[in-house]
Amino acid sequence: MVNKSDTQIEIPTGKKASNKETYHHGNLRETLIEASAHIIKIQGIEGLSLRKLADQVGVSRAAPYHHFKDKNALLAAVAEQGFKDLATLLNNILNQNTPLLERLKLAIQGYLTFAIQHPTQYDLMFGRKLWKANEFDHFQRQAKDCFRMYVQLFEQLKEAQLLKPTEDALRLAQLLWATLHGLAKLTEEGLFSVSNSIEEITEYAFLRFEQSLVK
Amino acid sequence: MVNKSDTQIEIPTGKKASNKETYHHGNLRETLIEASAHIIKIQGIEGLSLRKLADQVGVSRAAPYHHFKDKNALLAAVAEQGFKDLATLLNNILNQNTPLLERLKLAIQGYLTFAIQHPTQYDLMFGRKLWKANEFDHFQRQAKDCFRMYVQLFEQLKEAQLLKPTEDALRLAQLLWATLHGLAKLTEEGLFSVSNSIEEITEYAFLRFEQSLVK
DNA sequence: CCATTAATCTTTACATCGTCAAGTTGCAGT
DNA sequence: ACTGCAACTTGACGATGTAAAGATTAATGG
Repeated sequence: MVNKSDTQIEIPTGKKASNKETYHHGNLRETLIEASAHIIKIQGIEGLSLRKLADQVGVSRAAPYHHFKDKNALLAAVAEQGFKDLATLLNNILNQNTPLLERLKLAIQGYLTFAIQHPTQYDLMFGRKLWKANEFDHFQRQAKDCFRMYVQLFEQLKEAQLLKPTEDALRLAQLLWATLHGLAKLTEEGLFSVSNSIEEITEYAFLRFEQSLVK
Repeated sequence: MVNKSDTQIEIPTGKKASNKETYHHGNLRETLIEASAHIIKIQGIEGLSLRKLADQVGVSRAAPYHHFKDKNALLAAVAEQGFKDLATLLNNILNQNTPLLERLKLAIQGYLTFAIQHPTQYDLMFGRKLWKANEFDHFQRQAKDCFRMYVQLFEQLKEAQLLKPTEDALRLAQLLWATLHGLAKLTEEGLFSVSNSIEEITEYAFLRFEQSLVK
C-alpha cells in the first residue's frame, strides 16, 4: 500500500521495462547492489536498511532474500563490486606504456585517491564483518586479486633489474599495500592532526620504497 | 523478572557491595565499560546489545542511558579505554633505559602485538563510526595522544642526531603509524595469502625506516 | 501449444533492538 | 526531617532483520 505505483513517481527502480509494473522485477540482484552502493556512498553503511532499500527499489521486504542469504551477503556483493572497480583502475595503470617507476607512482596515487573519494565503500571493503565471516568467497577472491596486481608490479620491477636483488616482490607488495591502507584510513579519519594533500602523501609513500630500487 | 537475584548466580555484576542487592549500582559506568569490553573481545562489536548487557550487569534496560547518551557513546568509552591501554604500553617502552633504536623496535613490535591480540577492540578503536561522528572528544584526544608519542620518539631520535637532518619527525611518525596500522589490519584479516609471524612483520617495518637513520 | 516445474516475488508474523517518557527509590546537604 | 537531585525501573514505541507459507510469472519439455 505504501508502494502503489501511482503514488511514487521518478524514483528509479531499475526495472527492466521501465514503467511497466511487472510482478517479476527482472533485474533485482544488480539493482539491489547498485542501490545499496548508492545509499552507502551517501548515508554510510549504517544508513542501509533492507526494508527501506526494498521500498526504494519498489519490491517487497522479503524479495532481496531470494538473491542474498543475508544482509551481510548483500554487503559482501557491494564490497566485491568495489574491489572490481579498484581492480580495473589498477589494471589501466599497470598496462599502460609508461616507465615502470611511473606506473608504481600512479598505482600509489590511484589507490589513495580511490580510498579517499569513496570513504564509506572503502570502509565496507575492509570491514572486519565481511572478513571474519569466511563465507564470501567471491568477495575475498576479488580483494586478493587486487593485491596480486601489486605483487605483479614488483615482480616486473625485479625482472627489469630495477629492484635490488635482495628485495622480495611479495614482501614489498605487502608493505606497500599496508602503508597505503594505513595512510588512507588514518588520513580519512583525521587522525593526523595536520591534513596533507593526496599528492604530498603519495610522495611520502613513494620515497619510502626508493631504497629498494637500484640507483 | 528475568533477573531475580536468586535465579542467576555467579555472574559478576560489579556491584559495590558484592552480594547486597542495592537499588543504586554504585559503579555502573565503569562496570558497563568493562563488561562491554569483555563482550566485544569475545563476540565482536556486533555481539554487543545494550539490553543483554544490562541484563548481565543486573540492571534495567534504561539504566545505561543515565551514563551514556547513546550506544555509540558507550562504544566510544570502550575504545577510549583501548587507547589508554595502548598509551601505557607505549609509555613503558619509551621511558625505559635502552638505546633509542631498541625502543623504536619495541614500539613497533608492541603496537603490532596489541593490535593482533585484541582484534575486535582494535577494530572498534579505528572504526569509522566513532570517528566520523565528531562528538566524542575524549576518545579522539586519547587516540591522538598515542600518535603524539610516536612523534616524540622520532623527535628524540633527531635530537640524538640519529636521524638524517632532512627527515621530519612528524612525517616519519605519520608514515610509521600508517604502516603499522595497515600491517596489523591486513594481517589480521588474512589478506596476505602468506601468514607471517609478528617478528617477521616487525622486521619488515623496522627496516623500512632504517634509511632515515644516520649510518 | 499446453501443462508442469522452478524461479521470483508478496504477505504475515515474530523476536530483537535502541531509545524515550514517566515514575520510583534513596542518598546528600540544608 | 525535608528537599532536591542523581540513579535506577517500568512500559511502550517504532525500526530492523529474517523466517514461513502462499501467490504469480517465466521456463521447459512434451
